Amino acid sequence: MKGWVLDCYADHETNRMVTWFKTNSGAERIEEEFVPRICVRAPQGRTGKLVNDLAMIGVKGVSKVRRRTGLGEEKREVLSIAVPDYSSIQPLAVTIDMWGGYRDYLLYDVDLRMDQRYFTDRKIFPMGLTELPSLRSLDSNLRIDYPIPRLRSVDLGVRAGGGSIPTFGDPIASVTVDGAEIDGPEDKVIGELQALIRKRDPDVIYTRKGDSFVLPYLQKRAEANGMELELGRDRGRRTARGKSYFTYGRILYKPPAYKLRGRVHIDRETSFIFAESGMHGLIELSRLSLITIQDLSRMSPGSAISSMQINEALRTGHVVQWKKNRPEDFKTAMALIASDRGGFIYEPKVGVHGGVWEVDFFSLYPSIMVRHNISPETMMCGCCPQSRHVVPELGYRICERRTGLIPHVLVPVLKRRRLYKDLKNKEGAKREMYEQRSKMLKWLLVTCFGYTGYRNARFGRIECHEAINAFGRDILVRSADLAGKRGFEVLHGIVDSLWLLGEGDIASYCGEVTREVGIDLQLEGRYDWIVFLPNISTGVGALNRYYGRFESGELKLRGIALRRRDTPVLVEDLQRDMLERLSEARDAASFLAAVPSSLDILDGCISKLRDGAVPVDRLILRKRISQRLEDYVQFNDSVAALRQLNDEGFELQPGQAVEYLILDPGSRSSRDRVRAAPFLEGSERYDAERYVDLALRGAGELLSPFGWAFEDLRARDEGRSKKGQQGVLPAHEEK
DNA sequence: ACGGCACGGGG
DNA sequence: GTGTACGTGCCGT
Repeated sequence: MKGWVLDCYADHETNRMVTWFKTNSGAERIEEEFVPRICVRAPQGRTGKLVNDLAMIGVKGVSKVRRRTGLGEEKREVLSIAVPDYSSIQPLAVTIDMWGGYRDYLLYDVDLRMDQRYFTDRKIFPMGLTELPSLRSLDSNLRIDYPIPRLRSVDLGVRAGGGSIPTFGDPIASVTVDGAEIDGPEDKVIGELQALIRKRDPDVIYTRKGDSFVLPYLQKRAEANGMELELGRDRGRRTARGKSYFTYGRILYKPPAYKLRGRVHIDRETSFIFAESGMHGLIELSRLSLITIQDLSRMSPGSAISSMQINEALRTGHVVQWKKNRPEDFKTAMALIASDRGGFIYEPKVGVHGGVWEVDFFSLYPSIMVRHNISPETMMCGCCPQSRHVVPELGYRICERRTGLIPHVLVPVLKRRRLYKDLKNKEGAKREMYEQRSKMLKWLLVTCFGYTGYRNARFGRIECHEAINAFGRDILVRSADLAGKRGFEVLHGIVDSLWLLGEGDIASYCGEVTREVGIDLQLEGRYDWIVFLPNISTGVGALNRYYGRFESGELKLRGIALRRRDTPVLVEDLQRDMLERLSEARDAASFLAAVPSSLDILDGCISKLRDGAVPVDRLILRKRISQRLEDYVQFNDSVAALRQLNDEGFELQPGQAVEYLILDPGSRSSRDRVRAAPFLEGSERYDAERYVDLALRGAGELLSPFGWAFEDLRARDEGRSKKGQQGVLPAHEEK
């Protein structure tokens, strides 16, 4: 028999590892003993004492092994300690650390994931085809065309009866399985759901908000009815605590995970990886990172790449330091200024441009890491003080003798992404699959760069981050120079992309840069026209706000309201409709000619608003909150909405979003000012002028280079509505 | 005028 | 098991 590794977890009661395999007939569960180990490096002459002390507290299974305790270091002797009790790993490590005065004993392999240890030891991997029950791998995790199981899945949803915001106290109104509704008395609904899941025996249960609501709610309702509901193949579940955390420069909220046993619960809304790259992206990454799809679906690509680095280190004879914190090397003030700059940005030329080329480097930063061998241990290594491989501007020398850990991890990822990109253009039926995989790998590559500069990253080092940026700037500047020499005008450039105007041979230019720089410069496309938008206060080109129409008819939009999460549907649609009108133009001149007709769309939108004819769900504003209600010092719309929710007993965590309709923006009263979305009845009187203002801003954002900035549009609107009041030109009859 | 606050990326 | 730094714009005081 054979099967694919579907799920794996440590059973802390039996201290055994449980692995679930997806087989052609269903699923198989294999449980076996596995003893994790931690390692300690004691100072010269103190190993004996440590061994004795360990024996004193009854620790058995201590042996001496040879491992690399740092990246790029030779193997040395360390103590390896078996920890048969899974829950004792951390406490034992803490005890040993204490014995060494938190200083003398260096601890390794303490905070590794249990499944990762197990997979590494057994040489199997998630979603890898495995012979059963021998656990012999029939697969290799670097294969490209690997066999994939047909996973059975159901989509599970639930509706709660009761108030405007569902709570765990409300009875179930209905449950949906793949769209089919089950309703009736609550105990009957729960019973039918249980029977259906048993009968269908899915491998995957998809939900929306399953971690934060659907599954814990169903669980609670079953308990309230004195029933048991078991959605997994095995009893029990794996939960964690929810928490707010700081990432991407903002606070996010992660609800507690509700993981099933023997089955995979994927929360479509919570899972970044699933949402971005689907099941194929998840499977691809699962195989590469040794993290099961259920766990991986709740992680960021950054954790996945970090995990891959750990795997690579383990594979090459390293032990992984417990509390990693490599301090930055000393730098002079001058060096700090020179090194602390990010990617290079050319100032975009504001306005519309016709016939523009866009060229992008293929995964620029990861390619730099590979080509220039950038890794924590290769940067200013001890073995090549005379290295001729030097970072531009900074002068850091890079190892010439050994390839670093990071490039080792990245090479296959880059290779795979390139292959998948090519394959998806060829193979019809598998196109979607290859696209999902390549999308996931792109994310993996992007976050890998971020991690080099992340102070908590295990294999991060700020000098790597600086070096990558320095190489990147150098490459972009050289590429722009080469473009100039070929008669192209550089309209804009940012990090890894250039926008060029001119009739030179673009393919030949890309080829030249690729040879010169050693990293692929690819033609992204040719724009019929592209608009670079100005900074609203200075009028200078804004760095990352533009929109354009490719020859294919496809639009590329960056940084405008339409792309922002806090934009109401009304403004999103307004911008989209205006862009659709503008995109009928095929060159810069006809674009300019189309501008007035795009204003008609704005006028139509404004009329509807003033007529009170816009449904409130198109007017809802959504904002993420970064702190708890009591911590806000400034009263604004979001705070007003938060207060309303709070008054009704609902508390939002930092990282969650509030949604609300604006009723009276000037009001000091939360109740009058906004209405929180859950309390909307649909008949509310929204503040039309506030939304007209938002519409004018949305339109002005697109048209400011063409004489129609927000203020101009407002003046125009005032003129028009005055006439409208006189009955000469009623705004709503304009269309 | 100035501080508080939220958003972006890629496709 | 969480990429940083920063530009940008709006709003409230």
